[in-house]
Amino acid sequence: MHIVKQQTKEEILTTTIPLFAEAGYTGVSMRQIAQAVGIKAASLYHHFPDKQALYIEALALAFSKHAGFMNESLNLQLSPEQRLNHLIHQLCIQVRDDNNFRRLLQREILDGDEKRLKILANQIFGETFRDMNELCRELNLNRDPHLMTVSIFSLVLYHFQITSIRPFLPGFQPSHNDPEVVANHIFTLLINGYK
Amino acid sequence: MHIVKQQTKEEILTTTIPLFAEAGYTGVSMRQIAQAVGIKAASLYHHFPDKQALYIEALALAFSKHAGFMNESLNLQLSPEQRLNHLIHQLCIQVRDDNNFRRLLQREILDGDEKRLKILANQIFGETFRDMNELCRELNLNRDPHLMTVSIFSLVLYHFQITSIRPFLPGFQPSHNDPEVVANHIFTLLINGYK
DNA sequence: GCCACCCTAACTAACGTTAGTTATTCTACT
DNA sequence: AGTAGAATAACTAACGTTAGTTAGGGTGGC
Repeated sequence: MHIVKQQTKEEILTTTIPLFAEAGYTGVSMRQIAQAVGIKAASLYHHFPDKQALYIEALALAFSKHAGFMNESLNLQLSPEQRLNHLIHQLCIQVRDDNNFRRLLQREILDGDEKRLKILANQIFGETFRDMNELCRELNLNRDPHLMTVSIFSLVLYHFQITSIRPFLPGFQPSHNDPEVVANHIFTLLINGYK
Repeated sequence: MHIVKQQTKEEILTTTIPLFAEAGYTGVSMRQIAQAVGIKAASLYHHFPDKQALYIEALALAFSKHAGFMNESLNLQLSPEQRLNHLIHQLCIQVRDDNNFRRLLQREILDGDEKRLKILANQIFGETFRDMNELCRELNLNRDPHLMTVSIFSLVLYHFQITSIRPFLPGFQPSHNDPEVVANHIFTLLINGYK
């Protein structure tokens, strides 16, 4: 049996994810990756044909954990509003906690070519996005579901994506980094508007 | 008089902005910049001490145009709600039209060091953010103005920042790229909630 | 004649990648 | 069961290229 001797390969990927998240594709060299793993740069080519392949596999691994990250919320036996509330809370927690996911996503949106963006849209967000469209339809018929879904994602993701600069903006308070506080703000905003 | 002698320097900067916006700091070489301008790489060092200085000056120029980009809306003689509406429309149009601004902002949020982020927060967004906090206070006393301001920015900026991937998400329609359509969606969402 | 401007040429460092080698582990046949 | 041979995984050394940067020389306008 050839179960899998790919222990090193996985270690390379998990080690590489935070590096790419931090500095981006061109900002990380094969030698840096190798050093972080504890081997020489040339040895990386035993596991991956080239840098791009390594990057893409690292991406896939980093994103895969979030593939169905809210289906749980959406399939609960609750009212649509309660499901929305649960989902926003979950999303806030997950997005806040996974720096790598957040940064890699942002980098892909900036630099990803059409092929990679399609994979991201279909395999990672596709199902969730569709479910959220459905939820939006259940909540209200007069609003474009796509725009609503984008808005919900925007409110959560952007808030945490600008975590690095928010402390310097007027009115900042440490509680604004608390997923609970943010989620409540967003949910009530969606329900009532700013009133 | 040595008033306008810096014609080439400005040309370098304006030529460089879209390059950095497209490929990022490490993604653009001095030779590429030089070629785009029409000179040799070495000549760039007559105008800038090093690549970093060139980048920072290009950033400053790209952002400066948006420094007070909505004070107009905020100082109009209208009701708070009408001012908000006007502001969202203006913001949508500007953000949609200036690819470079959008991308450079996203890159700075990802890669900017504390010093650069502070400059961005204070000199570019500071005044506007403060005014928006004020507007939020006028609209409603029970909601955290900082969170509200962040949410408004999120709804507009994120929508257009993910323009590259939105076409691949379920329910997309070309009209979702129309600033007018998006602005109306966001404004009514803020006013009424999803209802 | 100076000074702003651009050039050619070159440097060092780092890049991604390949070649060739060695030790270790797995597999298979007698 | 023991051993030949393949596969695995790491290494050193070096490839050709490109990066940012520097030195020094030429030219045209005040």
